[in-house]
Amino acid sequence: MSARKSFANWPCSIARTVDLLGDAWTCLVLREAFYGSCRFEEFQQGLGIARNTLADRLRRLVDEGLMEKRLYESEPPRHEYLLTEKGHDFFPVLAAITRWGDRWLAGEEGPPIALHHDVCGHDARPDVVCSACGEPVRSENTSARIGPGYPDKLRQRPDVQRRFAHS
Amino acid sequence: MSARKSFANWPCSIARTVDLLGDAWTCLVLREAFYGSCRFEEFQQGLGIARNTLADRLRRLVDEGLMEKRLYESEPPRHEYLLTEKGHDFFPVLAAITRWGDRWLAGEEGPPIALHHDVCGHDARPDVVCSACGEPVRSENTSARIGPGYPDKLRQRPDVQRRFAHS
DNA sequence: GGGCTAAGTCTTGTTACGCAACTCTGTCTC
DNA sequence: GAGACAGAGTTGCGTAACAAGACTTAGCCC
Repeated sequence: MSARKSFANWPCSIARTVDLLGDAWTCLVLREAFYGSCRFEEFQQGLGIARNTLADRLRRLVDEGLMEKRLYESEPPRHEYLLTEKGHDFFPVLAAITRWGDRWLAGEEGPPIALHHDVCGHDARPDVVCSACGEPVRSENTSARIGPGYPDKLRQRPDVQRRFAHS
Repeated sequence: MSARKSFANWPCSIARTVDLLGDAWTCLVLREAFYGSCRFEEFQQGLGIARNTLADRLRRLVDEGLMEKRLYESEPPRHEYLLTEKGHDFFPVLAAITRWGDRWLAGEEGPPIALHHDVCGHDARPDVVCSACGEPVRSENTSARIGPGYPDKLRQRPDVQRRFAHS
């Protein structure tokens, strides 16, 4: 048995999200979509991904509602894959990943790709900030607390109490 | 052959990053570390991860410089795994993932875990914003352009030119 | 009817995951 | 000093997911 354990029902948004996307190709397929790819062949050639793997990832993204498959020409039948709102909303995550990679994995030459922010005309280094005060969210100034969606049963357990003692 | 293709040398920070972390457990091990776990047994019990898988992920994170393994007691020898600066800097990525998961995967009850921003005292919904102007970074208002670290050889290729034509 | 393109499926290997059992080292207890 | 115990892994094994590339299907073009 080696079916990857499912995290979909864990009381943790990170676990639920990586359960969907916790696979390198899925993120890269989304990246391609943000770059403007929409057809199967475009994804395949842009990424060099195996065709069956690509078919599988697209299917998953469609199933999960991040993309939709549309027939844009019926004779001959041709499909395109478009990001839904849910899919578009994932872009900030990729932006945050880009920022980290630019800082820690780029060589001397600098980042390979620049994100240009059309709003202000600058190249953007995406910052992750608090919606309330606008200050950066950092591990040192942020703490995890039990939220409204945390299951009551788990809430009582001593190990959970201990872990979130500061709440 | 099924060794996952390596993206480490792609001219793309997303690809390089998911090459390191593009695996569900790795992200969750980091999450545990941000929650305060540092010992092997803590990670193992907190996640319910198989011990060999955990050993492998911790080794990888140490190899890649996101965590360091420290002996904090020599009789008997006891180790702890601590986040390095590189590791701490990954927190915003998890915060961005949390925000997405909170929005799209949480049920009626709301998010299972709340991120509390100690700076301002509010629960934070992490926003990803442009470092230059402070406005949110969204797929619609952001475009990818070739950056300084993009290899010259690739830059000339017609498909690359086409893809980044708007640059 | 031969070739072309788009969009996949099929076959075949390999690998990595998950589990449980085992090891190793050094304490603590009786 | 024999045995139980804890921390931190490693080993062995079966299965499921992954990757590569060949093959298929469907319809157009000439």
